[in-house]
Amino acid sequence: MGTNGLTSPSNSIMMSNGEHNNRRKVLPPDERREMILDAALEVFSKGGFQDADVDEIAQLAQVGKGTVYRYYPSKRELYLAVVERVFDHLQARLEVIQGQTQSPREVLHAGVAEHVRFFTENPRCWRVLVVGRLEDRLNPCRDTMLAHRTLLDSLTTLIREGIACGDFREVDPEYAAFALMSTAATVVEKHFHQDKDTLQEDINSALDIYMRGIGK
Amino acid sequence: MGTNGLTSPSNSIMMSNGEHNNRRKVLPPDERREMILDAALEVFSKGGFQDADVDEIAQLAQVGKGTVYRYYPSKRELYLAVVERVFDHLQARLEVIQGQTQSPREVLHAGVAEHVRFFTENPRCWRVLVVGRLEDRLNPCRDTMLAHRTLLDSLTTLIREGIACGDFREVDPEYAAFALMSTAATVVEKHFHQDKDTLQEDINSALDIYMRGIGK
Amino acid sequence: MGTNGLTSPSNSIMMSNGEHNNRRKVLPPDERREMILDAALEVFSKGGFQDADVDEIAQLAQVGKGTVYRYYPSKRELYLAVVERVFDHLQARLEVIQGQTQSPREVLHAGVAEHVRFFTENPRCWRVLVVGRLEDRLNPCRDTMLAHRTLLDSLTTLIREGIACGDFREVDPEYAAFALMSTAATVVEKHFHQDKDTLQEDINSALDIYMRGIGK
Amino acid sequence: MGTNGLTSPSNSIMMSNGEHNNRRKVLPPDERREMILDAALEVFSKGGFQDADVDEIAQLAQVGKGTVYRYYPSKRELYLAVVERVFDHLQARLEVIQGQTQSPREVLHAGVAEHVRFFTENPRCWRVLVVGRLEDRLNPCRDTMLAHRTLLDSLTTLIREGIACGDFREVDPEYAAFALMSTAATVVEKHFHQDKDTLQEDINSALDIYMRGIGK
DNA sequence: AATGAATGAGGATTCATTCAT
DNA sequence: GATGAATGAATCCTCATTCAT
Repeated sequence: MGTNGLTSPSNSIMMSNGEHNNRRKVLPPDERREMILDAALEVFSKGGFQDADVDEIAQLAQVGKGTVYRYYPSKRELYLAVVERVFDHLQARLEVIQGQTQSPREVLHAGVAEHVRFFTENPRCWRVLVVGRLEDRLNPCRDTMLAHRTLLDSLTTLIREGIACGDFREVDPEYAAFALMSTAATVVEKHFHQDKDTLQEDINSALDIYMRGIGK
Repeated sequence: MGTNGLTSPSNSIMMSNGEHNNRRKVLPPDERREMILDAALEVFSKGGFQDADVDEIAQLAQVGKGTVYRYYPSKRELYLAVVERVFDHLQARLEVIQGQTQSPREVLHAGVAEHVRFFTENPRCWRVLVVGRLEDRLNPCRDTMLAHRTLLDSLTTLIREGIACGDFREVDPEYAAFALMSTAATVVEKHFHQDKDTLQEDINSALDIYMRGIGK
Repeated sequence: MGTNGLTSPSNSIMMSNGEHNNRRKVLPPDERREMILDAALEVFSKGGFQDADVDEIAQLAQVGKGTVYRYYPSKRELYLAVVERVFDHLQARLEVIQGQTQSPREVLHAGVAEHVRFFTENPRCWRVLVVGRLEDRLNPCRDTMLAHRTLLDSLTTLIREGIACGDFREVDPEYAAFALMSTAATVVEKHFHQDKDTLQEDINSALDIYMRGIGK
Repeated sequence: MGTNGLTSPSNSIMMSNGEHNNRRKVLPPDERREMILDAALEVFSKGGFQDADVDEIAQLAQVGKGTVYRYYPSKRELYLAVVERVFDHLQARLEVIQGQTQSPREVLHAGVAEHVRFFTENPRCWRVLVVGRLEDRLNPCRDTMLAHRTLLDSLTTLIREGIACGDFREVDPEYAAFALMSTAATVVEKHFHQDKDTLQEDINSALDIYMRGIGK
């Protein structure tokens, strides 16, 4: 966590050593790249791709605008990098789940819960992905799609396994996967649109319906 | 249908009589307004609000750019008018259903089917709404939101009735409505992303899961 | 007065006969032209030539925009017509003076007083002329200039006579005329920029200095 | 002088070295700002604020349009900066006078002469100020007004002193100041509208009348 | 390598003028 | 003759990208 800027705000904003901080910073390239990605996540998540201002990203990342372009050839590439990173983080958390639990039904349940938790903990990630999916729909054949597909595919596989082992009914696995993603999305959205925090209940309630729907 | 430009592309693009077509056209205002809305639907559906170019809309509508502004005070208002019109058409088709059928379960089933059919028949409508809903998520408190809420509310009511009359289990009606919208969306999306046309099966398959999920 | 719209607001706004007034009015062309000029004076005086909106003029004149163009070939011509009309009215009032009094000194005094009175009574006239003179300065060789010159010439002649008959010193008549115009303008400006009404005193005070300056 | 672009037209329009001139220029920011101000003075002086085209200013300044906006946030701000600069230059020249001479009568005389000389030497300055003052009259409460007031106030003070020390009669100082400004303006105008150069005579002739008018 | 000033294509909006009714 | 809807040239401003330092 910490340095990935996903669950904690970037801490590189404060630099407390005695030097003037308007002197050109000497940072390892990776750290720079990270700061840019963090800033980009923040800015893209506010108003989507079009609204985002490269200037603002640069300022937030505390680098020159030219530097942004040294690391990413265009605003769009930067955007895709942000989306990709979010997916990577999500995937990482899901893989932990997948490694720990046994039955497909349990994996599914835990996976969705983790998925929902990840996004409710990182609203900015949710927002870039919302946009990302939008852009996919409007201009399909985008790289973003790839990430979605990956996620979807592993879900499909999982459900297929669930059917095989008798956990689930004979539903269309691909469709069921799609529906599960929707279900998760629905919970996240609900969470952001309401005042009181009933996250766990919502997850249970949603999965209750879903599981009953595909369960035997 | 036909002239409303929703299910059939505007056929006024071709004008085969021998007259010059850069002469000022004389059309009834309603027809003009319609052409503008059609063109706007087309253009907005391609790349969302920001990407759309008023010039392109005007050209497609075969009117001067100034004319667009005579009918709608700004690009944004035009956009909202497009979204509103799409919702009106959808609502109209749903009301027909609602008037015809009896039990909440039947209404729900038929309504979702109609919903899905409407959007798969009118991909551009789907696309503007996708954008609309996503723009809402990024900048909430938009008028678009209102239309969504209306739809959602009537669904919620319907489900509440279904619970009352014993059609459905004691689920959270609001959440169930949300989930149903997601389910429908999922089917539409699936339809656009795959090659073979299995629309009716998909609807059935989706509703099967959903109904089982909330059914008794 | 009355119908010229200079000292009294146009009274054609109210039409009290029993007919619907959204029926196309049948007015003698002269009256129409007058209404347009009145409206134009009002609108041009508010923000100058550039700021004025032909639409607004048409609306105020209660005619269609096309009608404005039937009477005046362009916005600019309309503007010049307005300026010209103001000058005509001014000239008319000055000629009355000139016909009544005897000595150049007296004519001058009375003329300036009348000049000042005319503009303080008709602020909109003052404002179009202010603009008119501006435009002259920026784009000389304008027709407006002609009106100014006419006024100036008669002043010059008057002063020349005054010198001849011993009323005034041997000053440069043309310059003295120019200076008198400035003096008058100064008083008008002062009147519009201050609260209390000391018009007559101001006229006297200004002429006192001026007369002393050119007097023997 | 020289480089301030006030008394000599910018000579950077011609660049005779062999390099391509559509390559990005590297100039000290101050010089750039100066070129923009110079170009703006030129363009604004031609047709006033409204007529001026930012594109034209940019071209004349040999910078990109965006560069203009980097230095001044809007066309209006640029305009005000131009007006302000003109006033600053005028004030600077007047302060030299004020420091050198003794009696109010002498200061007045020398000041007006300098004032007139400044503007006859810098016709474009005169023209922007003419516009500025007139725009003030049409839309008062503008910043430009401030500069005028400053000038007027110091004149008023001066005349008050002149009265106190017996140089002038007991005239209304504020009015006398106003009148002096008009007088000076009159001379400048006359200079621009006539062929032969009789500037010094005109100044003398004008001040002769004015001084006699307010003198004892 | 990092910077940020410079650039100019692009886009929303206005409004004088035209012209079919 | 009168009308006002239609038009599109004109214009301000933004912002992704480049490049000299």
